[in-house]
Amino acid sequence: MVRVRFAPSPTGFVHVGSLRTALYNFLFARHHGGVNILRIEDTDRTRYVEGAVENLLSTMKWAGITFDEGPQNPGKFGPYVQSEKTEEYRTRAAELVAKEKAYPCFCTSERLALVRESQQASGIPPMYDRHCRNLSKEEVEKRINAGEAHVIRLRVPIGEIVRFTDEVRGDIEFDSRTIDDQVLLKSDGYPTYHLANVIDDHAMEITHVIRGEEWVSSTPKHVLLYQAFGWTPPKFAHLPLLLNADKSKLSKRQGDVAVEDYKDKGYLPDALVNFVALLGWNPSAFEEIFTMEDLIKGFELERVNKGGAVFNKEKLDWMNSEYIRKYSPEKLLELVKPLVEKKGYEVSDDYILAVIKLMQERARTINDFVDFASYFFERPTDYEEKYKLKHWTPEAKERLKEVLPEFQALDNWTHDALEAVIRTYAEKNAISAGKLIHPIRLAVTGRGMGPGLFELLEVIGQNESTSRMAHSLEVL
RNA sequence: GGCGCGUUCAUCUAGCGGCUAGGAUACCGCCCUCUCAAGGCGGGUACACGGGUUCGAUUCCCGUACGCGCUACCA
Repeated sequence: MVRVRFAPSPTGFVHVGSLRTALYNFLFARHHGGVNILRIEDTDRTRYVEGAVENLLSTMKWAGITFDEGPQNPGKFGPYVQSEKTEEYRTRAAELVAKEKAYPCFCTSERLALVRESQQASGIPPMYDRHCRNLSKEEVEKRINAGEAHVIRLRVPIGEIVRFTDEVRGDIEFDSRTIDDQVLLKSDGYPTYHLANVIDDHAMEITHVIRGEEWVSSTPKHVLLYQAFGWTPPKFAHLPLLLNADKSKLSKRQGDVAVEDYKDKGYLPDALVNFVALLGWNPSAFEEIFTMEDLIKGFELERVNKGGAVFNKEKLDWMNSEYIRKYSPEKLLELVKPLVEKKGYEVSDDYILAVIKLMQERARTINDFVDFASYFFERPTDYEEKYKLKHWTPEAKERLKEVLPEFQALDNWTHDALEAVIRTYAEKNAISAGKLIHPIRLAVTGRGMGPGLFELLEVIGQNESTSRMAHSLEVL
C-alpha cells in the first residue's frame, strides 16, 4: 500500500513549489490507490506563524488536493503535528545515545561560530569539529546533571559510503566524511527536521518520500538515521526545483511565489494546478490541458524530469485564459460576482453574465472581468491617448454629434439595430464604418480595444451609452 | 572552498542508438475583421563543449565548462 505525505512547515504562505510537491504526492497516492497524508512540521518554534496552518488547509482545499490522514482527520498514526509529540523524539534520541549512534554535545553556539570562522579562513569545509564526540560517560553524566545546555548529535560513521536510490535520479552516493554530525535534538528539547522527519516517516509507514531537490544533500543523514534505528528506509524521490527566470530557486524577491497571490490575481485553481503539474513532468507529447483526473491517471514518478523548471508566467496566463474560455458563464459568474460587489458596483446577475459573455474570450484572469473591463461598470475617467490621437479627430466629433440623436431616438437598443444605424450613416456619407465605430468606442469605453462595439453598446444600455457619448463630446 | 545534482528552441517540454529533432507558450508575418481577443495559415530560433563506444549518437561512457542546490541548535 502506497503511503505518502506532504510535510510543510507552518511558516507563512504556501509557496507554489510546495503546491507542486503537495500535488505530486497527491497524484502519486491517487494513481496508486494509496494514502495521502498531511503532517505539520512545526519543530522550529522561532519561525512559527500564527494562522499558517489554517491558510495551508484552505489553500490545499482551493487547489483540490485532499488528504486521507492529517490534523483534521487523524488516522491511527497520529499525532500529525510534530510539536505534539516532542516526548517521543526525546525518547528516540536517548535511544540513539544509548546505542552510541548519537552523542550529547555541549558546545555553545559561540564556540561553533568560532570554529566555523577559522575553518572558513583556512579554506576547510565548515563542519562540526566533533569536539564532544568522545566525551567520557562520566563527564557527560556530570555535565547533564549539572544542568548544562546541550544538543544531541548524530555520530556519523567514519569511512563509509552512504548510498540510496533516488526514484527520479537513480543511484546517489556520499562519502561519510563529507557528512556533518548533524544536530538531532536542539537544546530547547525540540527535534530538528532530520530526526522528526525520519521518526515520523517510519511511524506513519511512509513508503515514498517525495520532496524537493534541496533535500538531496541531507538524505544521507536520513539514511544513516534509518540504519541507526534499524529501520528500512522508504523510497526517495527528489523533485526538480522551480526556478526564477534567472534560473535561481524560485523566490519571493523576483515575483509572486505564494499560491494566495495567484488566487488573488484571478487565477483559477484548475489552471494553476494544471500549469504547476507540467513543471517537471509531462504525461503526453501533445496535450497540455488536463483535469485533475487526467493528471492522476497519467502520473508516474518515472516521467518526472531531473532539471529545474523556470516558472514561466506567460504560459500560466495562457493556460488560465484557456480555462476561462472553457468554463460556463454561470460558473464564472460565481467567481466574478464577489469582485463586482467588492468594487461596490450595483448591477444584476444578468448584467454581469452579459459582460462575462463578451469578455470571456478576452480575459486572462478573473480579475480582468472587473479591472480590464471596468467600463462596463463605470464611466471611463481617462481616455487612451494613442487611440484618441488616431480616432478622435474634429471630423469624427462632428459625425458623432450628427448620429447621437439617432442613438437617443432608437427604440430598440439591440446590436442589430445599432449596427444598422452606424452602417446606414456610413454608407450615406460614403465613409467606412470604422470612422464612426472607433470614436464611439473611445467615447463610451475610453479604450482602444475590447469586444465588438455593437454588442458592447447593447450591454451598456441606451441611457448610459448616449450619455457617455454626449459627455465625451464636451470633455474630449 | 567542499559535497551533490543538473544541462534539447527565449520558456515548458517530447525523444529512451538511425527523426527533415515533434508539440506548447512567447515572438514575427499573412488571412479574418470596427479595435482587441479568438480562430486559420506560415516563419525563425535548440540537442553546452571535447573525447570515446558504435556501421551510426540528442540518446550510452568519460572529461571540461556552465548553472543550481546544500553546506544552521531553519525547514
